[in-house]
Amino acid sequence: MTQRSQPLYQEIADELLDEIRSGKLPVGTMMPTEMELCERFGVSRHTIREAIRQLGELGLLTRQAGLGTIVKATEARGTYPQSNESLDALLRYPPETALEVRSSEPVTATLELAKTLGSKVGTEWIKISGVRSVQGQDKPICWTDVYVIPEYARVAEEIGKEPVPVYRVVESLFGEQVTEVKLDLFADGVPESMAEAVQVAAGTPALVVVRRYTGHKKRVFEVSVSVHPQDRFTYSAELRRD
Amino acid sequence: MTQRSQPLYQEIADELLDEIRSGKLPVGTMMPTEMELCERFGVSRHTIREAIRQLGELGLLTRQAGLGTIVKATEARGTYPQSNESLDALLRYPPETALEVRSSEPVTATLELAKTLGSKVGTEWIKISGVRSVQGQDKPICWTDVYVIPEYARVAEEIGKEPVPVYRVVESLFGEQVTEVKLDLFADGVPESMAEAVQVAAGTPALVVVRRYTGHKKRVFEVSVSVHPQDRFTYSAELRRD
DNA sequence: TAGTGGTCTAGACCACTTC
DNA sequence: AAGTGGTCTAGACCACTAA
Repeated sequence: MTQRSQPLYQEIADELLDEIRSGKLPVGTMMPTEMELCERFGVSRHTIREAIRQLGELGLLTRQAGLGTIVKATEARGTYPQSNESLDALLRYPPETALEVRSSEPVTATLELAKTLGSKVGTEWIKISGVRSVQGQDKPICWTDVYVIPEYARVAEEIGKEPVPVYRVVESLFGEQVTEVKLDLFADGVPESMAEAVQVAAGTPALVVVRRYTGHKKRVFEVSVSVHPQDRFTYSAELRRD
Repeated sequence: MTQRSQPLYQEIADELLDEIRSGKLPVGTMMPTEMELCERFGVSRHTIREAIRQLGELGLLTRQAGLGTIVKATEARGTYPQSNESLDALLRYPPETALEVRSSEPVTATLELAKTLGSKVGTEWIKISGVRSVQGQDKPICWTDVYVIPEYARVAEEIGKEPVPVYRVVESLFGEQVTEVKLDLFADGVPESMAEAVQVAAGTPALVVVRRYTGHKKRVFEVSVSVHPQDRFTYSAELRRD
């Protein structure tokens, strides 16, 4: 018996995913039946179903009793964790937005900040502020405050060089890996302090997007707070049930 | 053996959800263990795990081996656009809020309305307006304009009787079935016309949520536009990569 | 050490689709 | 009638947590 660092169904899901991505199981075709997969992998039906469920949750498959399982898409994460496509899809930023850093400084979480960040009062953070713009547009789409843990302070010097999200920079610089992103969206007025930078009057309605990035060991290593003035940004999501 | 119209694990999930929402299983407390639930409902562990999985997909629970299951929330968090399963769960367990209907009338789509609804100019819709409230709270969480196709006009008389979303009423009245939901979220000021009803000053920042429901034959049968004044509502979403 | 949830097996019956 | 996925049972062993 080979040693396993992950569940059997996960390994099977990975293997099936490879076959879908490589075109061995093309989009639009039928997957092997559960019984065929049971025999092929030498496991019970329950294990196969769990593996298939994993792929189903990614939206790669649709299933119907009496009919079978159909491959619907190839968009997926690989065995080696570097595909952030699904996260990028969630974040919905056009790929060519750039963050122009205005300031960078250490801060200590007050009660209010701690509440926003989901951390404890007194926690140390590096606060990096700036405006994010789409190339070719005069007005920025948002003011962003990015909070990272102190050991990642160096990102401040690196972001802005490339038009990619900050968490991407953290991932590549420090080998951090995003395992979870939590989003909160709500309305607020544009604060006086940001008004000039985003070229609107203070108090103008704004969409505030808070993103909490969780990495190894359930540690939140980055939180970003983006304030989008009215008419600059719409968050879109799409949910299917086939 | 009693006749079942739905799977056992669904019925169990329904019952557990009731207990969470009613406060019988308060947020922050431990759920009964799997074995306890097995004995209580007289089913196998697999069935209990399937029921608990349903609630977990709504973000109501967190689980940890060796520790137990903790109740985290009474209402489903927002959705993330990756999972078919969670759309099912969300459509199955919508948030419990009641709509108090203020008006109901046929309208013809102007250019602006057509843009919002994603329909053509001149299309006929039934517009149902009202305020939506959570039981026990004094101020409503939003003003909502619901647009349904003319043949579903009758929903106007039925909604408000039960604390369920409008699409639910449409589903049960007309046998329509939601296959896809598109969401748009953006910021705007509260219009003069709604200010009094939602008890804020006109121009107050608000989160606007537009939901487009697609049913059979890719037909959009309902669009809802909800205007949530500042501090009344936060949209949450979550994406995991395990 | 006892108990939890996580994984896995080896069966079974069902509603549904296709032939 | 045969085969599919959907549901369900009754076991088992594991890693992890808490006392």
